[in-house]
Amino acid sequence: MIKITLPDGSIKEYSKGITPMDVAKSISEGLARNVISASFNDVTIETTTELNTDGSLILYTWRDRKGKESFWHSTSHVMAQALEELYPGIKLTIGPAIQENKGNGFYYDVDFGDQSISEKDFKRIEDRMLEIAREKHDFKMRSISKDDALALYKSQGNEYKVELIENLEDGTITFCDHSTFTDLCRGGHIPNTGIIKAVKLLSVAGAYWRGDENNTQLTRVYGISFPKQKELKEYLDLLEEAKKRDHRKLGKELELFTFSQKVGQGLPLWLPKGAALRERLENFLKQAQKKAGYEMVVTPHIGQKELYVTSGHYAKYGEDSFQPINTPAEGEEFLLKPMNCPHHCEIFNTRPYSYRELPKRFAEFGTVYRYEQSGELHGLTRVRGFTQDDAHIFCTPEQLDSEFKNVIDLVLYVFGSLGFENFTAQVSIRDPKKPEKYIGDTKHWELAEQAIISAATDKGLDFVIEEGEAAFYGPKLDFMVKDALGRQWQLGTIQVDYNLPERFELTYKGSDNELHTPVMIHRAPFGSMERFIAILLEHTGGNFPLWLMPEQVMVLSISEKYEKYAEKVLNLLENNEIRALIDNRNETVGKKIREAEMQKFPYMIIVGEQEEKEQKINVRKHGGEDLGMISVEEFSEIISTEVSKSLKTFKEV
RNA sequence: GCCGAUAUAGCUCAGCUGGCUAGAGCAGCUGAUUUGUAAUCAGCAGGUCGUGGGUUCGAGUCCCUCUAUCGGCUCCA
Repeated sequence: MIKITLPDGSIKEYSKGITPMDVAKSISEGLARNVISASFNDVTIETTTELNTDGSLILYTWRDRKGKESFWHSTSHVMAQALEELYPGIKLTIGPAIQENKGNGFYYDVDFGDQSISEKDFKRIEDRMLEIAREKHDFKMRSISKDDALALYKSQGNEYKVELIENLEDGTITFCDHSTFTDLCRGGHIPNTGIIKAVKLLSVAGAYWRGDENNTQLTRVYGISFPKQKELKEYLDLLEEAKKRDHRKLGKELELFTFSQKVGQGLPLWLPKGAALRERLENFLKQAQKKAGYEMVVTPHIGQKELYVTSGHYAKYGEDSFQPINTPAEGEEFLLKPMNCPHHCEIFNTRPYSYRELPKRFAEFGTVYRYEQSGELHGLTRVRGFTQDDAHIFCTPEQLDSEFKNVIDLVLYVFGSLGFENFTAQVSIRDPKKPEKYIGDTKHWELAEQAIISAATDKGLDFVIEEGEAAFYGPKLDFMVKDALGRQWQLGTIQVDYNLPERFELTYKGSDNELHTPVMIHRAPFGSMERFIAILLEHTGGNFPLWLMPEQVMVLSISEKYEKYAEKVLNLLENNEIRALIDNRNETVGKKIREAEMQKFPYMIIVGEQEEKEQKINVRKHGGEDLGMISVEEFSEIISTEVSKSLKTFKEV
């Protein structure tokens, strides 16, 4: 007998060789019908895997992410079978479910050789997949010796599978069979193909073998599947909904920004309304930064090549960035600034400092230019010219911890005020296996990484550590937020840097009367104005917090007769510091309201006969809530409480 | 940069296998209408069909170049 621990903590005894499916049956018929996958001692197994030792068992259904992953992974086997039938001679590589933090569904990376596939072919592949599904083939795992496995794939000329198998240990290799199809596979399948009821292929893309751009590029086919047709429809509807919150669409509708083929890719043009929005965000941060002891500086958009040779940016990015700007003078070269730090280092360098004067905090909304690969550009989230809400703090090593924590507070204040609650804190450290990617000595790196981890821990941040994600000059604490489609973007960032101060020979006089090198913190709570506004748009759908709206209220008169009164209301609102816009055009009220809704004014005020008589206003909130007839004073009260609710004040530092 | 797709009026789109002066809705303009919570009526105007080239008697439609955009991969100071 073996002891099986279930997720609720209960322990049951079963005879050796029992399968997860049997366990499910012993619990309830309903569970047995729905269980599609299982894990035993944290290893994903089949529902038919025989259990021979004590251990803890979790049964998964479609409701569990793990269940979905088995479902999708199994579907990728079915797709692989369909592809092999329809495109004889292709070479299969890997076909996993998509990782939870990256989305839903599955993909298969395939070497199509001379053949090609495009979206036009999806229909017949889907049809074949559904046919296979309906035949209800069981997924069966079997062990195979390394030699036999290699022999099989060598005979097929599939160098990818051969490479995979060569990296596996003999005795651990398994194949999965269903129908006429066999694939090298670690396991984690649903019982049979029959429960796959709905399949949709989504896109084809290029993907490098093993994620290395020096390798062959394979064709990746993305798809999704569901146990019910209805769920597929709901999923596709969800994608449609997400498209409505796409910042590129909203940016166009709300007239915030645009791009021009003539100006060039990745170079956003900010329209008046977008510029006004940016200004509000900038003022908001400037105010908080002033309280936190920052001083604004301004630096030019270009700098001598030598500046970036000193900082190390030239050696690292020189080839892959905008090329030097030459002048009529012989040998003179300037670069568009890709970062503000070198300039700020030179600002620090203008005069000697005493330790008593530190920290120095220089802030600038600095526009930088980076030559991003053309295929990487994406709306406002990845551009070639953007404005960082940058600042650099120069402090003593003793001050580092408290300064770092203050910056965390600032970032959390910014995120809190704009309603970003679902962010991930990520400590990005260096990849110890690739020292050539980083500058500076190991000791400094260790100090910097330690400083970040301990500050984040003390602050109670729930963070993940990502190796290899550090900047070349230092580790970072990044704040990641998802867009409408669930893609993660880095917004706020705080970086600790021992290297640039050394390279720029920055010093301060310590209490020991000796010169010391300060530590530098790079930080940007928004990250960049462009990306921040993009994500803000996708999160709010354009319904910004009240204090961010260029105009918080649209005043509509139901007819010309009441225009005078509408103007009076407008004046009253302005006296109460409420930003309002009036619309007296001769259109029907319904049409005006529709327009105001489109422009996403948080409040609409409608005035007519009744309102004028009672000297009140009819207030309607965006989305339809009717606040009825109230006075302008009552309305200002509502607005001010709403603003103070979303915009807490930043604590005195 | 790579793989796949897309580019028609200010916006959203139609234009099938190449064939009359390229269409619609919304927005715009003109006039009428004066209306209480998402669409009042009539008329007008608006397009080198992303760019350059080619095939053809004939190209929005087929082929190539370039540019830009979208979905991914790689990259992301």
